[in-house]
Amino acid sequence: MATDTSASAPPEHDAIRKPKPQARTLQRREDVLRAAMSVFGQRGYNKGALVEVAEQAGMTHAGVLHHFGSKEALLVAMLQYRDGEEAAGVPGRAQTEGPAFLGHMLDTVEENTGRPGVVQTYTVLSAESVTEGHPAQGYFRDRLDGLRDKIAGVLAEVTGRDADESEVRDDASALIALMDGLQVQWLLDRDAVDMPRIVEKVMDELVDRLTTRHPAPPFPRPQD
Amino acid sequence: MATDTSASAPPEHDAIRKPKPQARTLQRREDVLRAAMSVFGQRGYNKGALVEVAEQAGMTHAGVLHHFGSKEALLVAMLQYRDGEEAAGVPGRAQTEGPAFLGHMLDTVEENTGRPGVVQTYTVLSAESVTEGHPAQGYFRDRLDGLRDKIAGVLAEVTGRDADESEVRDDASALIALMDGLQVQWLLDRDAVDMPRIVEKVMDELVDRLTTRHPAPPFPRPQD
DNA sequence: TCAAATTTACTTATAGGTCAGTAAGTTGAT
DNA sequence: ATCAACTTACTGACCTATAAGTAAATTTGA
Repeated sequence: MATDTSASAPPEHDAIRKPKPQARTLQRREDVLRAAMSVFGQRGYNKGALVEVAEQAGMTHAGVLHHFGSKEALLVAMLQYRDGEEAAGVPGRAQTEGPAFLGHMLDTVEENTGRPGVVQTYTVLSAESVTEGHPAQGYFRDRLDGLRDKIAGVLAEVTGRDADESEVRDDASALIALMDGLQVQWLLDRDAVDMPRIVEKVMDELVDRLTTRHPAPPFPRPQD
Repeated sequence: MATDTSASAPPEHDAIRKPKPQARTLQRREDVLRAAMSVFGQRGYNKGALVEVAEQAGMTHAGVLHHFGSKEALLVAMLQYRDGEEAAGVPGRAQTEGPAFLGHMLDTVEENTGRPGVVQTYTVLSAESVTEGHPAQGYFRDRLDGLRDKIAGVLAEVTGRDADESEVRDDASALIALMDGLQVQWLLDRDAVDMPRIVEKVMDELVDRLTTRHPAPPFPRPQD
């Protein structure tokens, strides 16, 4: 929250050569954030201890508190950092357009297969966030909401439907749910599910169905 | 509040009375288990405190420990109790056959809409269980595995396919993932998703596809 | 030398588990 | 039927970790 970074204006020549105190600080903060991802991912937020985060970042837990103020603030910072990192990972980044976005999602699923830590961080924290007064509740609510909008939009664009159609929105929700749900199964048993294969197939079917049965849903819904 | 046990003097020589003191004990244990479901559901296992469980069951935390030995054992007992309860809720119960099972699943989704507590208990604990050394890990692994088998079997039966086909198994995994994933979204925002509607539609599509394209998958997979 | 970074040393909570004791049964021999 | 011997179901007090947060001292770097 409070961007207490009242620090001086960042010197534009902050090359890698001269590690100014603040340049170095940024690196340390990042170390802490990475450590937080690892610890909160492996243990969850509640059980994850600041001492362990600190250790992995090479300092004491008081040092971590110095940088982030509180455990809660650290979690929030970590979540934002993770978003930024994810966005930065993609070349075209930002808002990938149309079908490319679906492809990008699939790529992510494939990549995730090689980094259970990241998957676990997301899975554990998102589920934990539904508990009473969890600090990440707003974050995940917003994230899911935004993702749903985004996917519905892309789906509409790809299939020539309207993003407001309940069928399209339902499919967006379903796609997100599928990916999240698969992660839990996969984390509990890596060999039990082939995430990329399943997601790809579902995406194909879904786009196909939406495209083929163009204007209206195929069956009348008695209840509604 | 505590020792109201002295109240109704149990008629010792009155025929079909519960012979053992365990009759009452069983009830108390059940109280504790229900309390555990509520507390662990709302706070998760790690943050859920024994004192709170105890309070809700009308005893002290030492009393809870007397019955269950440890917090971990309590969780395991709770999970088993939950299974038993769920099974008991269904009349025909045990192994519902064929298409009836899919209907039963859908009914459950519909019922769940009215009891967020139960949904939350499952959602939070299953995700939490993927963390290092979590006591419920085995439980959820087994549960998901069994459910996958069951659904694959039912799907095979309904559509005339083989339960060993990877497509059928994938669909079983996907269906479970869908339901679990939707729960997270729903718990974070009740109005964001209509769980029963989505699950019903997906089930329909899924059965339809599996039935229509009978023997073999429709398209050759270039990469594999 | 000044300020930020970081440590050391505490404080304050919380929480699981142990333990001795007690009240209310239960059982068995007389 | 009664009473001693024993068991069960607890409670209250206590112990021990663990963990977050704070304050003051110390180091480090420009």
